[in-house]
Amino acid sequence: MDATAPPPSAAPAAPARRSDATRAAILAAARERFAADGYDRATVRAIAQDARIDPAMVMRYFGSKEGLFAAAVDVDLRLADLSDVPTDALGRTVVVHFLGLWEDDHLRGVLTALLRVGVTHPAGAVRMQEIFAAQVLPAVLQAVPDPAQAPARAALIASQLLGLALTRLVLRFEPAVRLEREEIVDWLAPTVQRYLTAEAP
Amino acid sequence: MDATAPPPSAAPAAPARRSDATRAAILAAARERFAADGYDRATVRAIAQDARIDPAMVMRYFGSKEGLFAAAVDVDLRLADLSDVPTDALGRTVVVHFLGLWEDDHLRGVLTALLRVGVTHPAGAVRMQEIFAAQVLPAVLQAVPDPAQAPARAALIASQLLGLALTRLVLRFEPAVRLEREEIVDWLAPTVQRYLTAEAP
DNA sequence: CAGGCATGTCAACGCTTGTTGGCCTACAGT
DNA sequence: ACTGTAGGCCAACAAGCGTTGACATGCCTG
Repeated sequence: MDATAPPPSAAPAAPARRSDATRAAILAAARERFAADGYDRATVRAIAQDARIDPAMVMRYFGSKEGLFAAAVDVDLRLADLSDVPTDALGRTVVVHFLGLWEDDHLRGVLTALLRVGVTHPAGAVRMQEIFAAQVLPAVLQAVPDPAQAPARAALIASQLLGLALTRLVLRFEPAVRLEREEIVDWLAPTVQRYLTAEAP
Repeated sequence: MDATAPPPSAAPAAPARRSDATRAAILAAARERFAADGYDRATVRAIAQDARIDPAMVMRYFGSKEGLFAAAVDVDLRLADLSDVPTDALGRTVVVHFLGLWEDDHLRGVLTALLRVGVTHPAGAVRMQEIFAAQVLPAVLQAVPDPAQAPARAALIASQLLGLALTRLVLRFEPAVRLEREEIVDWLAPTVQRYLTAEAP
């Protein structure tokens, strides 16, 4: 929490220290390891080795392993623009956007790490709750007529999209892995569309 | 794998040893710990303490921590009878059955443990793949006209149902936790129904 | 009653983990 | 050119892990 690192977006005039490259290397290695192994198996030593630095540097820059995790999974889902999407295209738009997130290398690492850690480590679950509340919920609020129903609808959408990521990218169920991108869109878009626009049952 | 424990259903005449109570206590404690903490944080020592025995007993009865996990997550989803369900009631039947699984204390523990461990530990992911292939897929095959489409449809259903379990029981997204049982059925049944019976897109 | 096997305890092992403090190096400001 | 400081490495720590083997206890069979 008292990380020596400057917040990526807070300080307007970044001091541009000499150690920025090292810090970035640590963060990249950490994301990869957390995504591949989860919180406990992603050891500080392994991350340090990947980044070709000493484990002590991790502590110097991020205070602790938890601090490193918090810094590594700062993510922006870029879900701002649902208000000017045609109502009957909402489902498809959301699914396509979501699949797009997993194709960006950086985001893919962050999201997989979040999914893996969120399931095992309390801090990870809290982080996912925060992202849901701060990014997913507001976006759904833009697209839904009755604000009171937005949380439930957002949760249903999250359950389907995270469930897909889970079976396809983490558990690697073979049929889920085989699905083509367009197939996924065609199957899931109506589901999300219904969760967004159908009358509450 | 060479666990001293008798397979629960293999030997027809169970010897009924004196240590069965201990073994059961260990298994129960293990399921609880694996479900609550995941594979790595569920230590053999903690499980032994919960079961009020010595950690060495775990090794004696189950060979290793991995052996204990394998024995603890032996699960039967009881999904055999989809062939005589009316076609247009399939979705609702599946969702209701799935929600019922989570209300049995034993199954709830096993399933949560599987979900938590499957995400972090390779052995857990393999186990979930096995269960999917051996239990979910055959059941879906009974309910679907074209067998070639069954795997993809089964994977989609698994993604939605596991996604719900994930957001509700593991990540504990607040709106997902708040959903009533009937609401879940009403929202998810049409989704599952479509994944089962809708024409492939 | 004696022996043997199942049951259980205890203490210790080797290893890995996160974390710490001391020390070296090299660049920047005067 | 000299010095302060930021960047980086090394060795070590205490704690916790899974696992092991030797030893105690009690039950059942002969």
